[in-house]
Amino acid sequence: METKTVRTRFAPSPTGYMHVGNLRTALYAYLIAKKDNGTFMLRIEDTDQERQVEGAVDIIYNTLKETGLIWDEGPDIGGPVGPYVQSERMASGMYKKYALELIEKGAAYYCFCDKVSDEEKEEVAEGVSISKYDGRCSRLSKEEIEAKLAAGVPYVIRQKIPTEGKTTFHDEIFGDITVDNSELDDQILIKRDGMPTYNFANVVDDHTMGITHVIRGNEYLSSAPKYNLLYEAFGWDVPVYIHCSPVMKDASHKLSKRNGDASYQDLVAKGYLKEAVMNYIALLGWAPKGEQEIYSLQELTQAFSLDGISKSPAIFDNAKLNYINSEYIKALSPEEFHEKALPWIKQAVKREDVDTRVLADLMQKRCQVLCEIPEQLDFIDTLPDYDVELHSHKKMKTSPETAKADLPVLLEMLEQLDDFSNDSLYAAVVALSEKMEIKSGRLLWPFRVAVSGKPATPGGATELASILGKEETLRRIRDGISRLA
RNA sequence: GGCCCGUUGGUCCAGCGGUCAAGACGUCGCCCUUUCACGGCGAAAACACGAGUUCGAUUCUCGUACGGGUCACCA
Repeated sequence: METKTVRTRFAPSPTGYMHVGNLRTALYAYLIAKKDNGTFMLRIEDTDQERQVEGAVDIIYNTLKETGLIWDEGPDIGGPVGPYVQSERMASGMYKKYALELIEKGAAYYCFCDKVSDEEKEEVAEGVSISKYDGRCSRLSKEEIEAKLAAGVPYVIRQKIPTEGKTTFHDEIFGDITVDNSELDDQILIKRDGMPTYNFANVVDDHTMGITHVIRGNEYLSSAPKYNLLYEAFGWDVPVYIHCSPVMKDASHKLSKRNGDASYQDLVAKGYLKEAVMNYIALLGWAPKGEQEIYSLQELTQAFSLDGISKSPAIFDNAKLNYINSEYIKALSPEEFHEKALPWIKQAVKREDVDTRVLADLMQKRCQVLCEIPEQLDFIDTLPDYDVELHSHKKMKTSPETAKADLPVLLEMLEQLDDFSNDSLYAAVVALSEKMEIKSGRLLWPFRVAVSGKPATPGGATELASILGKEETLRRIRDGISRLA
């Protein structure tokens, strides 16, 4: 049996942003190709004149490049089966040519009827009646057709679906699906403007471009039987179908840009690492064989397999994404993290005398998403207002009262201390507590509160004091003492 | 409404006739600790429902319920 090299494609229409579900489809198509050293191709489907969005193609290019889903053939780099943009393919008249071929074979026909009216569409939406084209034009005589054509009557070309029998198609994820042909509509292949419909262009392109595996969203599942009929009429081999269930926002709503749900760009802007996003979405709807969950794109091409793809929709879970992102953050070298965190640190910290490397080191284990950084560092520039009750901590056995008593002692000691490095500060506080015969926590807790004004901070009291410097530290402790007065 | 598809803890999912129903995230508890976090240990938590088939069903079949998709000269 002949085995063809795997060729997959990502075929978006340039109508807006890349949402997570789209990206996942692209990822899967890429992985399926690369797993078998196959070809991953990009094709732009712009047959809808009215829905083009400016800049959408660039977003597609950029996102794919950024995430490492590098295409082997595509509009910008060409390839053996180009062009890779449907409107350009259209220019050659190929779709029309194939449609005419179908007419000759009796699998399609000219239709001169009017468009479906809006009222009729609404009826379908309300479930009142079900409209299916009645196929009247398929019964026109040869003479009638020629007369209308000669008279320049506008037309579309429709697929002629058998009225009886059943059609079965196979999907790798869902198995065999059989439907009655009577359920299938005589769908339009060529629109009045001469452009092919998505469904027709898809079949013609996938075949002429040698696509072996079609990976797409499962909103196309119900039109798949019609595809088979088309392939059959042409006498072409049917590709392997892989329909992916959608990524959901909640149990009953798909993730969509329209609702303001996170797009890939949004996630990156919030401080998610692109590798983490890709890793997470790979896991949304696909399960690896073993226990490993963190995968580089490279590792994914090895680990990926069709039988791990699930049939049911997957709800996008931010908590899990956060976890995966934090794993990637922790895996970064201190230098890499500093570089990525710097813009976020600068948002909160304007002071020039603070070492951002020290701050970055403190933050690396304490943030899941980069956007959390500014809030955690907001006390560096200015001490926030705080309630003296912050001084109460039962494990440290502290309270506003103990703080009121201990802070002046601490202040006096610190005034004498010249070396404000963390080690020196810590040693000095511990020594003081020993001298006072109390636990170090009793000093460290009010110290941290006075210096930060927050219940939780990145780093302990002495780390913060060393970052703030002697002058600012003493100032904040004095401020703390006056708050307790 | 017709047709198609789906349904395992809160979430992602493993399972493919016999399991104490696995793991991860999240949640909670304990430990570690200069708060928080990190890290370590542990706990609670699921087979939508009803009939079959079978010695035995989460697993197979059929219904029901719920959810999704589709029924465009959109993709």
